[in-house]
Amino acid sequence: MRVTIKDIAKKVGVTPATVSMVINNSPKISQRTRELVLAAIKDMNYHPNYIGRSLVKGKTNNIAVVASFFASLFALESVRGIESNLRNTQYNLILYSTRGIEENENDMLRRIFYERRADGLIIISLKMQKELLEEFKKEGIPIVFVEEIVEGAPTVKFKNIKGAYMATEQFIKTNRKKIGLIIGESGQNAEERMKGYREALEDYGYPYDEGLVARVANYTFEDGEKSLKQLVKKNPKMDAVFCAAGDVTAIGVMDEAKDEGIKIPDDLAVIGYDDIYISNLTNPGLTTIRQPIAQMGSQAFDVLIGMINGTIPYESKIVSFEPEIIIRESV
Amino acid sequence: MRVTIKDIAKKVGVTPATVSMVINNSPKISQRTRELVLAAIKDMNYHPNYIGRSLVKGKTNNIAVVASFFASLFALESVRGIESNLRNTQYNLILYSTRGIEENENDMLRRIFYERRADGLIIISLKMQKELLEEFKKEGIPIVFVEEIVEGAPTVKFKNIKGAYMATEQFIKTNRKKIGLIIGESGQNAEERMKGYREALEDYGYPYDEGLVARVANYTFEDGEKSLKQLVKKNPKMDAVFCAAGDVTAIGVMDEAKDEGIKIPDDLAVIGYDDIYISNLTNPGLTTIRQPIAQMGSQAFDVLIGMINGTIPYESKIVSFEPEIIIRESV
DNA sequence: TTACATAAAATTAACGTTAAAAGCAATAGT
DNA sequence: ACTATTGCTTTTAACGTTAATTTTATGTAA
Repeated sequence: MRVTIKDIAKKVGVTPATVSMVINNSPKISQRTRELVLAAIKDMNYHPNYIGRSLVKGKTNNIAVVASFFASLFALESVRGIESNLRNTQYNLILYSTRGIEENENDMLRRIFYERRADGLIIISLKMQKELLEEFKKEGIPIVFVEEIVEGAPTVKFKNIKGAYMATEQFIKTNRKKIGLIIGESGQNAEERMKGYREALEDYGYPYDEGLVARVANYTFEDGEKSLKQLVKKNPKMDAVFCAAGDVTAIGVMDEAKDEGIKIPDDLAVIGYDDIYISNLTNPGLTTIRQPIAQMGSQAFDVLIGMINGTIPYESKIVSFEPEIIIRESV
Repeated sequence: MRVTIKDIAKKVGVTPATVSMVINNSPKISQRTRELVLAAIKDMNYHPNYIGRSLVKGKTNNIAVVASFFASLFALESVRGIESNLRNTQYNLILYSTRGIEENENDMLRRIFYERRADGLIIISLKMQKELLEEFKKEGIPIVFVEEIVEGAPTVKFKNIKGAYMATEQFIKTNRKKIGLIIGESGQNAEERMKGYREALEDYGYPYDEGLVARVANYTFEDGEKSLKQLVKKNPKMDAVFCAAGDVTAIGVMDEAKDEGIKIPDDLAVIGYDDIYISNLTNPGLTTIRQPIAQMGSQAFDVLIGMINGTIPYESKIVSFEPEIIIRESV
């Protein structure tokens, strides 16, 4: 029914192998034959079938992107970055969402690789069992991790320590004395940001005070409101809050402050994390730490392609991206 | 190197076909053989290779999702909806972004279908040349359009007329007299929302006034600011604005109003469109028309699967989704 | 003229799987 | 005892492509 290489061969009066060689630009085809074949291809609207090709080549030209949740802005923005690099390649992007169901995660990854034969994996903000990674490495499938460091494979991520340091330093340099922190209750990122916060305090001779730290679970607007309430109660003199849990939470903080009659930035300076679209539109504008996520996604893709082509080894180091502080009216 | 059906066959002492039949749950395999084969499959960590399978079955189990721009919230949210239905199927999602380069669009679609052999296409907010659609229909590839009606194939979309009607009616019922409209300058959606706006005016005996309509090109915050300025200048007595161009633009409107000393909702009532995350967080909260996008995406997927399975024909009608009005403080 | 090199195309086999047809025991029916 | 039937497995061919090998035709050198 559909036009195959055989139909072209028959029409031109050559063998399928000859047509294949034309398609693949083999130099040992005569000019005459090449032209005839190309004409027939155009004429019959022939397109090479990647399934057949994949089978014999052992390569699908598919890249799998795996994340826990595609509602997460981070994952989506990463995908956008990866996608932007795709254009000039023959690769396709296949999306997999684990949807937070960790028990399925390993099965899913195995299926992606063994059944669908993706040429490479980009894994966003997910951990991987050491055992499975070893299995994959033995099979030789390239993997790049994004945001989550997994020993034994390249990771592309942001310098969280630095980002948190920058935010904290900004407060210190503008003479804030009691700097609160709102931060996720677990995870690599939270730990790193905590480290940056503490390093900055230490470098400038500020004491670290457990009572100035609020831990949040969900990174929501409500988490922000609740945390501010809690922090203010414990620390009436607090004059700055670094919301390392993200801008959404920071917006919750600002809203709560407004309700309580706390003036921003006069009484309280606020810095968020992420620079989401809306942070530029709040009133006052939210100062925040921006991470060029899409750029990082595109870098992750480059690393993966390097691994597929054999120019980048598994044991390559982590690629770190610099965050940037965006100063607006909230400080 | 990798475990194939042949390796399993050899180990168990049967032929590859027998193993295949076990994998495919053929009833004509003896219990004994089935058990032996399944044991070997587990033992050797065998996974069926979809490439080989696809070739003989003429089916890839891949669904292609095509959109112009994955930065668009609408497209992303749709993908999320589609994704949510994927879990219980054997289908994979392949993402294609035309990135607004229309000239490549047709080539891209052809490649998706002819080269990568996707089993079905979901096309989000894009038009398709009649000619190409005919070609695809002749080849029998199922296509579902999302948001953009294309004659000859099923479309899943929202009732824009109704959404705009609801917003306009809300103003009328709360006694607003001069209702402005900010709307995109072209496209099916804009036309439909305009229609809903006019229908509501007409039904309640309000005159339609060209001077109360502002057209925007980019749906941005700035477009909102600019439009409000322009509308207020022309219509000092305007007491409501329906921002059919979306919530982002509506937030621009509210911000501009604040700058001009126009009180919301006392002096001016505002209704947006989309109910983006932040609309709940503005001050005052933005009343808006919500569209259950993810739900619609999942419906699009269902329709596509129906077409693939032959239970839904090309000539099926449009599936329309009801919008919902979310009342907050801006009215 | 014979042998040899070269260029171009054809043959062959393979990638991993499955559908259809054929084969072969063991059992049942007459 | 012979044919049918049933139950299970094997054989064969095919999906669309490509890599490696072989063939054929043509040209060149001695």
